This record gives sequence, structure tokens and C-alpha cells, in this order.
Amino acid sequence: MRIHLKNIVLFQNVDEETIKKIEHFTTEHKVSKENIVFYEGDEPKYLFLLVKGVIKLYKTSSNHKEVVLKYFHDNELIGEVANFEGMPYPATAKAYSDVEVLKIDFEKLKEVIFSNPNLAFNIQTSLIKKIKNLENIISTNLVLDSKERVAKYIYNHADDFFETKNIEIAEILGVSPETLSRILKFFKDHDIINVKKKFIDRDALIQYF
Amino acid sequence: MRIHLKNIVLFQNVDEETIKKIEHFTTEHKVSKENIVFYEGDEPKYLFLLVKGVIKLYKTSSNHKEVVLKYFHDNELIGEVANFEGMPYPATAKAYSDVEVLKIDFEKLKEVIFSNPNLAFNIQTSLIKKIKNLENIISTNLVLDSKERVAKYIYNHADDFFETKNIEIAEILGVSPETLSRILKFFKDHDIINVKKKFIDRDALIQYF
DNA sequence: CTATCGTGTTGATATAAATCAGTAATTGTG
DNA sequence: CACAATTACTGATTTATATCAACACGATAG
Repeated sequence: MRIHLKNIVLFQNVDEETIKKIEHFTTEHKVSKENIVFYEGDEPKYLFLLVKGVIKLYKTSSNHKEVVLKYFHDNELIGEVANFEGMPYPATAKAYSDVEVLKIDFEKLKEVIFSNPNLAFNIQTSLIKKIKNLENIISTNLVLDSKERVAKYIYNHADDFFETKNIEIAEILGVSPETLSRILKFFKDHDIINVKKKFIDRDALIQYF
Repeated sequence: MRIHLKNIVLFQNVDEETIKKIEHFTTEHKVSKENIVFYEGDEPKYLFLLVKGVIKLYKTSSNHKEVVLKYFHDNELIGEVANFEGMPYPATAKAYSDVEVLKIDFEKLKEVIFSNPNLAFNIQTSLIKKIKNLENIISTNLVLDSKERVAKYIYNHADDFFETKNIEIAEILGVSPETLSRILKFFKDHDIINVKKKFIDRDALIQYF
């Protein structure tokens, strides 16, 4: 294997021997952009660990509307609920960029987890992080309206906001590109952002959410 | 203490000695209906375990609109993210009925967790359950429209649907009572539900979500 | 027994955001 | 460079749902 598990956050502080064991039932995969990692409804067998790239997790509703649940980034664990609960994946995962993932045989990993407190601790930390993330999605999407969500997004992504395409931001925020464009016009008109000067008035933005 | 921890799901398979230790920093509280368990923004110090009753967790948005994030029921753990992450509670918890809770000193519990694999496992299970729940909220609220949400609710609560007040259902589903009333009218008109006969055509309902 | 309160219903109106449609600007490519 | 493709902008329309308002019904209290 090209990737060493010991360099991965999830396996920090886990002893060499345990890591070697895990490496035996872990495989490395590259998935190129736009390809599917797993489908909604698939039976889980592997836990996925995203090493590099971005994976988009989404559901397709009855009326064929795609709703993005989450974008995964480096070092995130994907599919642990389905695996722990033995239920089919509740959503589809697609490579949003060229991606490197580790596929870990879940049944085998499970045995190792309970004999290794450090690994159990790391998994726990990862779960907590995920809960925090989900709670954040819920409060962002249910409590804030579009303008507030945009304000919050710009505030939190001031560093790469001007480098991200509006259609991507719109998708992440779950608003239409037209609506985003109108909201951005509002912030431009109020001198809160300035695209030419790459200026963001964060103090002013914070008022909007 | 009136309640014995060993009878609580979270402490199943945990040895007597550990339980005794935990009981030393656990206190029992009754909170009557409509009283606050903790406020959004409070610094967490205790982990709450809901023994009996229903707790409503909600956020108040800038425009004073109350958004219900979740109703907690028996045996659910409340506030573990805030505690693990050392961040203020992100929402307010209010007793939705008369309630019995255990307050567990988190810092002390933390020490015990890592020396006790069974407890760590139980906590992990509880976290997974919570993730599943949150993912369900997200897919229900972001993917489904009002009629679909109502259909899903009736389908999943066929046993107590006719005994629950519409204003409560409306709050749980995050729709206005008027909208719920109109949707129910639709299902009545289509002979999918019949209030008098307490009849629910679950097969027909499933088509709507 | 009537008055009041909580709940549910129904119609009219308001509102946020999506969708549709056309055009402009920017980026990529032969 | 010139043309195509993608992305962004803007106005008009539609849609889902909330809000407002009025009223009906049943249960409980005085």
C-alpha cells in the first residue's frame, strides 16, 4: 500500500501492530471525478476513509431533485452509520474531484476496535465531529433563510470565497444560482463585499446571521 | 439515588464497580413541564441522560422564530457534543412533559470511559444512533416537501396518530397548523385516512413519500 | 346553561425562493 | 484569434407555504 495508515488522523496513537493488522483488510482506491463511490440502497461492507479529494453525498428525492447532504473532505470517515447499524447506505456518494479512498473491511475492523481503546477513542472523536457537523447543517438549513446562509458562508469561507464558483456555492448552500446571484448583488450594493478588490467586510456580514 | 444506573441502557454490561463510581458524580433531577433544562449558549459541565419524559431541543433564530431540532425520549443522551467539544450548548432544551433526568459530571465521566471498553462501546452506540437520527431529520426536512413529510409521519406513527393533537404534529413536522389541516383534508378526501373510523391506508400513504 | 378557551377548518393574501427565459460576461479550445 | 461553452446576471412568472382573519366545534368552568 502506498498510503500508510499511521499517517492518518484516525489511526493516531494506535500501536504499530494493530495498524499492521488493519492494513491487511484495507485496500486503496482511486476514483476519478464524477464517478460513484457507492449508491443509496447498497449494502455496506466497507468503511470508507477519504484520504484526498472531495466526495459529495446526496439523496435523490422522488421528483428527481438532488439534495446534497454533505461534502466530505480529507480524513473524513464515510458510511460508519450504515456499517454499524447494518442498514443500506441512505445516500449516494460521488467523487466531486479526483479522489483517493481507503476501503476497510468493516466486520474485521469492528473486532479490532474493541480491543484497542485508542482506536475506539479516535472513532468516537470522529463520530462527535460528524454529529457537530450534522447539527450545524440542520441549524443552518432550518433556522437561517437564504440571505443569512449566504452571509454565514462568506463569513466562514472568506479565504477562498472569491476563488469558488458561484454555482458550487449555490449547490453547497442549497439555493438556486439565481437566488445566490441576487443575494450577492445585495451585498455588493451595500459595500459589504467587493469582487474586484477581493474585499469582505466580515463585521458587517455578521449582522446578517 | 432512586434510579439505578445499571437499569439504564447506557450502562448495560458495565461492571458494578464502575457504576458505583459513576453514581458518585451523578445527580437526579425532576424538571416539570415547560421548564428549561439548559439554555443555548450555556457552558456545558454535565451530560444529561433523559430517564423519563420528553425534552424538546430548539433554537431561536434572529427573527425570534423557534425551530425545533429534536424531541428526546427515554434513554437518550443530551449534550454530548457540547461536552466532548467543550463548546457552549448550541440549542435550548426544555421539558416538553414532566421529566426525569440524570446529570453526570462530564469531566469525571470522561476518565471512566477510557478505562472501560464496554462503556465506551455503549457511548459509541448512542452516538451512532444520534447520527442516524440527525441524518433522518436532514433527509426528511431537506428532501421532502410538506405533504411528503406528513405522509411519512402518519406512516411511521400509525399507532398513535389519532391520539396526537394536530398542533403538536405540526410543530414536530415544522409546518403551520393550517398547512397540516389542508394536507390532512387532502388525505381524507382521497380516502387514505379516516378519522372517524381511525383508518389509515398505509400502502396508499407510502406512494406519497 | 352559557361563556370561554383550545383546537381545527377554510379562504384570502403575503412572501421567499424556484423556475423560466433571455442576455451578458468570462473562460476554454480548435 | 475566433468561436463555443460555461458561468453569471436580471426580469417575469410560478409555486409552496406562512400568515392573517374569520368562524365552527367541543370541552370545561363559572
